[in-house]
Amino acid sequence: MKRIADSTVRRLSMYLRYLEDLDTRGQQTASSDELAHLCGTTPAQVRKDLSFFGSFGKRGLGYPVHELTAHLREILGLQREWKVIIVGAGKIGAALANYRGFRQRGFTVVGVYDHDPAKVGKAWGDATIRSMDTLAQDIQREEAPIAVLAIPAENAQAVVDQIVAAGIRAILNFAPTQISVPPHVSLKSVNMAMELEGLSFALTNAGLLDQGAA
Amino acid sequence: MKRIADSTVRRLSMYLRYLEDLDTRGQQTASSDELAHLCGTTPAQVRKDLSFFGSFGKRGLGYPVHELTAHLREILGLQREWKVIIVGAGKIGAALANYRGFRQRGFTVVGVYDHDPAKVGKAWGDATIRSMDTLAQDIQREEAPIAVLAIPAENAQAVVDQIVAAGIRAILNFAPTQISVPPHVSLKSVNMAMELEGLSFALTNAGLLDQGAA
DNA sequence: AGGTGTGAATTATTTCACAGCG
DNA sequence: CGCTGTGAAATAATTCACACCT
Repeated sequence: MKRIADSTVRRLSMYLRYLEDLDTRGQQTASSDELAHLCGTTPAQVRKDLSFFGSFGKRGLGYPVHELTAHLREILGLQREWKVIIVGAGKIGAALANYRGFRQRGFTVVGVYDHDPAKVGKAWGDATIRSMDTLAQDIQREEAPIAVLAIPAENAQAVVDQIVAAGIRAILNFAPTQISVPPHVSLKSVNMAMELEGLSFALTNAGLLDQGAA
Repeated sequence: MKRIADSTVRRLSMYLRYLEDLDTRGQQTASSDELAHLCGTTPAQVRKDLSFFGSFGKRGLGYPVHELTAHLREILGLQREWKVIIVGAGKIGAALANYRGFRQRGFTVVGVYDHDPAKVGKAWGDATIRSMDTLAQDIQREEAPIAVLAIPAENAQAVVDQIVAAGIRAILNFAPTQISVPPHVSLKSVNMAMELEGLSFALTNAGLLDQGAA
């Protein structure tokens, strides 16, 4: 089977979001054209993306909304619950721990960790902040495969090494630094300063950029 | 002049971060090889990226760290201060308003807005939360070119239309929805649920992805 | 008619490889 | 030498265009 590009997966995720909307509203079918408009892409792109995984559409009609929603959930692995731990109980950690979008999509926060002794033990939303000392054993006991990193850049790689050793399988990194993981661990990084700098560049060199959208 | 790809700009931003580190430590020069290692890319990529903007390196030696840092800051438009407003005083807005990374890079938060009357008037870090009613006139008065959107998906497009009409020039969107802007406005979106779904896909279809890194 | 599925063409991005300078 | 700068080659991603189904 062909390898799937990261950009394709992001679009699948977006298709899913809008298909769920349409499904809720009771719409039966959606054409690649309609989906493309909703998601800000092109009909050809929609069809190509979906065709990597099967033939879900009906010619002359479009895609069956409810069915395709289910297919996409399965493709993205969202039929199950994913246990997530959050490392770092600062402002960003707080925002993420309470982010409804996570729970809605089947991501359950099973633990929040901080190395600051003053924070450990404090109740925090549903969870209690735990010490980093128990992080490794918790990952193994809870079998949480995903970690969200919301800590300063300095300690990021050290913490990553620690949780990788403990068996984590995927990391969503908010620390503004390059981190490296062994090939069996998936990594995605979100860097807010970098995004703002991208806007700064766009404003400074108007017209030099590839496009103004994202 | 050639158009610059978004991926290139992100890498420039990363080069800058590490060059600043090296500069602080007093390192005089850095080779494309060293920079590539730090940033998780390839030497050829580093040289190509930089070559779009000039010939900054010395053959046989590498790039002068301090000088290149200054060049990159200029290229990215970071020699000046950028005024930023934050729309949405929820958890995410709070995290962003206090994010040191913004200030460090010359982005100053000049206002935080929320449409919830219960929140308006409350002091919040340096700023006081203001009403959305004054948003448009404030954008014009303060001449803030950048808005960070940290509001629910539902109202996102309406708020965008409002601030675009008020003259905003760039938007960093955290609302989990597709928004559209006229071509003269730059837009970047960060969607945390989408990132997690990308990890879910990677975990579910191990080996099907293009690569495990980001 | 209307809209999918897909090979082929196009365009974008990355990597190679090497001439040439310090 | 060592390392940059850069055309040329390779690879990847997107768009086209049309055969084909319902």
